[in-house]
Amino acid sequence: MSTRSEIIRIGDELIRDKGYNAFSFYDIAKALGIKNASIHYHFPTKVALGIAVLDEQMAALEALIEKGVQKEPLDKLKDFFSIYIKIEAEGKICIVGSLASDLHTLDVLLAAKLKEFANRTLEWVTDIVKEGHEKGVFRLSSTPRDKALMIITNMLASLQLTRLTGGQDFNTIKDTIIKELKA
Amino acid sequence: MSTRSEIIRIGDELIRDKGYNAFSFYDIAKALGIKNASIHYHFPTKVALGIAVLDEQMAALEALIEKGVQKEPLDKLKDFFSIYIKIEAEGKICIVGSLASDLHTLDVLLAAKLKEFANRTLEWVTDIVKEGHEKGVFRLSSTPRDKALMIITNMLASLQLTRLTGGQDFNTIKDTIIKELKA
DNA sequence: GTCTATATTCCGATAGAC
DNA sequence: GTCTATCGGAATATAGAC
Repeated sequence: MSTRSEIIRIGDELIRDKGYNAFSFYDIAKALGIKNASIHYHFPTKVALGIAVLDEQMAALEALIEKGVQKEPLDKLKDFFSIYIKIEAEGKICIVGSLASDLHTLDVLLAAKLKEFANRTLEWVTDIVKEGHEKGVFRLSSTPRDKALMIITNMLASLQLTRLTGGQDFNTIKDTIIKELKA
Repeated sequence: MSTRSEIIRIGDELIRDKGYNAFSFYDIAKALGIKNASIHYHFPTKVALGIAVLDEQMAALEALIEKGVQKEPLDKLKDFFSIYIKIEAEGKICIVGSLASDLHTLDVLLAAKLKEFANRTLEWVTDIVKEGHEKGVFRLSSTPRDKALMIITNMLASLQLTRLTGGQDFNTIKDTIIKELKA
């Protein structure tokens, strides 16, 4: 693993653990056993690092979408859930939720990347829901886009809320979404 | 309006606009036309201000609950929605969602208040859903607690997501929740 | 690529005059 | 209650040696 990709990985974790405005280059330097200034060799500014983190997430998203393109709608949806299952196991939150909370403090380039990422996610889940509806396996009481938004918001905010309410509600919510969706 | 309550009001707005770690006492001082140090007369620390903001929100929540205690479940739910309708009109986000993103950077006292507030909200909505189910007006495919969590997460994260996806999806989501709930 | 050293800015907080 | 002045700390970022 190159130092550059390690910095991206730790930066990503810090954003989803403490938030973009609360982590510092020192946090990363400490974790890697190098000095503060060395981070600036790989990323001139904090904004540049933030953009690299989102580029990495976007690439991972596209890879996940591509890998499941032949799957059935329900299995595609489970691929989507797998993102949040992993985050939940880490005790962290979704990067979209984290950065959305800081939106009005973000550099315009970073904010643009974030919007791109959120819209790509919404597009993907909307397509899954639409395909499931057309194949007769999903039951809808709204447009595919609205249903997709409801599923995404359930996942995104569950990670934030269950850190506060302490229960193991995350898994039952996931199951209830599927139960309500099945035709 | 006393200076103290003005500080709380602006602090609340700043948390839901920029996030707890991104706003400063100077932001408040500037908005009120006073100096930085004057804020410290009313609130010795930033944590003390944060706690006062949550205390105010908690009092408002209890007042809203109390005011609707005689209402029908659907109208109680609409009272809950009214919180988010107001926030959406301001272009801001839910304070629980904002602070939850910063949870691991918050003072323990502030974090405790936040958990208290989130649990009280969950308790309220759970009771609404349960009452609606018992009266036969709400249809459930999960426990009242799970359904309440799904409704809350829909609202909370809608405010974060629609800042990114730009649509007017917030209102249709609200309507879809009610449509799916009606027996 | 990583280091030391440093410039600069900003923030939370305190002291003391009015 | 608000002011001026200031302290101490932390963060982003740069310069230049190795």
